[in-house]
Amino acid sequence: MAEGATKPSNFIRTIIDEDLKKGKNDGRVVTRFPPEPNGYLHIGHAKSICLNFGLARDYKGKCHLRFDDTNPCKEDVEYEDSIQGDVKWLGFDWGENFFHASDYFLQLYEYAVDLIKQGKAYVCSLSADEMRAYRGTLKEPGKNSPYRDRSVEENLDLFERMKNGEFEEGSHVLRAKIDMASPNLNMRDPVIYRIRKEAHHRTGNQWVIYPMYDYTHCISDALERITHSICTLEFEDHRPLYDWVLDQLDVPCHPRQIEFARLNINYTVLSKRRLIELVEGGHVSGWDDPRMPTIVGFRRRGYTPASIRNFCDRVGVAKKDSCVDMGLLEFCVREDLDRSAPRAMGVLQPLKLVIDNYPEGQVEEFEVPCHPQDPAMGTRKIPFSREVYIEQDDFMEDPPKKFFRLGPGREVRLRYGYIVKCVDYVKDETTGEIKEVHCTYDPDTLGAAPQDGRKVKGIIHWVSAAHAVAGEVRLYDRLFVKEDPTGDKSVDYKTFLNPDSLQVLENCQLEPSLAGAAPESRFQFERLGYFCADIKDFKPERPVFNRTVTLRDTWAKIDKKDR
RNA sequence: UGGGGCGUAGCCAAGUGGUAAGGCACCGGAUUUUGAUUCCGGCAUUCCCAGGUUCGAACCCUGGCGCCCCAGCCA
Repeated sequence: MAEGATKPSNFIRTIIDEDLKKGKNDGRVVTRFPPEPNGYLHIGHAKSICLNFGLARDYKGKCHLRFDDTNPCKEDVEYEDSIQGDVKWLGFDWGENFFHASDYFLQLYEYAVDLIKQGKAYVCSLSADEMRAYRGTLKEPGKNSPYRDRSVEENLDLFERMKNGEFEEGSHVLRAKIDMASPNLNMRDPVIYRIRKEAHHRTGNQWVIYPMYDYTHCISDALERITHSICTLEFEDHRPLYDWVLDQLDVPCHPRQIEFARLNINYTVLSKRRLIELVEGGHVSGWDDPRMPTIVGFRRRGYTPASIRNFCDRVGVAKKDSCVDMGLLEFCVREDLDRSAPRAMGVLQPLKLVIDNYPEGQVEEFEVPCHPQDPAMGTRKIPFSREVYIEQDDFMEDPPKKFFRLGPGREVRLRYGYIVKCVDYVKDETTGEIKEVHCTYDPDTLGAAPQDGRKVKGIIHWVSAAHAVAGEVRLYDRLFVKEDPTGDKSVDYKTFLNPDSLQVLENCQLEPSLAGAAPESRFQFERLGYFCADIKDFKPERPVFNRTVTLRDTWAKIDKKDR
């Protein structure tokens, strides 16, 4: 839980508290995170992970990791590896409790035989199209399948032959015999087994029939003695089926399914289907593109596990459809990085500043703190000389009164260095570009206020030109320009992709210590934001940093307001 | 009335009959060699609407309205 935050209270904890009070489940609390290994995890999954593992932690229970691998057509080990890596990176540990729904294929099969023997399941030989027609509609009841009354013996024989591979895909399915007139479509004799002649990534060619989600999930939960099976709202309609299956069978226990609202965040999309589309359509560089709301994307962007956990704690758990402000996520990273990231100076858009009265060839070394509030982070040395780079934005030819950086005749402090005064500047008259700024420095102002008591409010960052390391910095902005890119179903959400979501700056000037940064290490570049050494592309001879998030920028706000 | 769910501030969200927590955002103000951080202060006379019950209602009742989900041999 976040420092200072109130004790989490939500309807799921209330339910668990009540169950505990009633003595249910012998006081155990066991949850599970059940991803299908068919894609990468995104921040919506992080909410579920934090919820399930968080509950297990707080109630001294367990949280299982179980791959819901019942569809061999879509699943792969590649995804299993990335999912496990993501959950661990987020800081959670399933210990011994690592499972696969495919571990239960044999038991699931035996339970299905049991259902058939009880006359509660039958082999249906309708085609997919016919079955759809028989299902009825939202307002009209369905019709019984002509195969609904096959004898137990025939069903047993047919189901075994399905298992033995005697039939083609699509020719038969096993259905639960419930109620074709149910107003809940999930109860209209749902399919529980289908034929798929495809190798499964774990069981190979051992099976040609595969159980469906509704049938598999509840039994898997029961076999693992899960107490609270937490899923998202769209499964609420499936709960009667979840309960029905367990009620028919001799299973170890009957877990309680609880549904909560999935996470939505503005200016992005959070559905597996759309994320795949962005990757395959080349709109981003991959699943780990720092603009992606995937766990690997956030990681590469520079987000910390703690910041994502805090975010998930802060958004809460409820049943209301909601859309969380991206600003909250940004707040959470800044909060974490502010205390954990060492400071450094880097100039993104360099402008040369020459100190006319500083001795040519002289070099000083300033020993400066790595963190202004945390002495334990130590100090580092930064070289200073006659020519330095400053940010283009920190000089204005004709600055407004509220701008307290550099301008003709104005004074500013070079962070951790001297106060300099602008005496001249060089401008390309054809392009209007400022080529160079000339200053004089006040030698008495190193680590001290001016003798005469004059106030110099502005402080700017800089890097010694002769010692700077050139590097690449990637600036990221929101992926979509629209708050709710999928809100209007008649317009393709990709229409709202932000064309400026990535800006690559190839000629940044960084303080020398940054060349020694470890890939994936994070820094605050003073006055700019938090930056992370790219895990793939960073090289000491060519540093590459990704901007995680900017610092809060009050000036930008004032400036915008005044225009 | 096909069924299931949900409506508390700009965005999240507690609250479960005793007089609206908290966070983000926003607006002040203090400190600051990062226009950062930190710190203080402000920010719902009212809980989708309308009636009703009650000494007392966001919570209970009735009737509306609005939004989301469901017709895969996906999960």
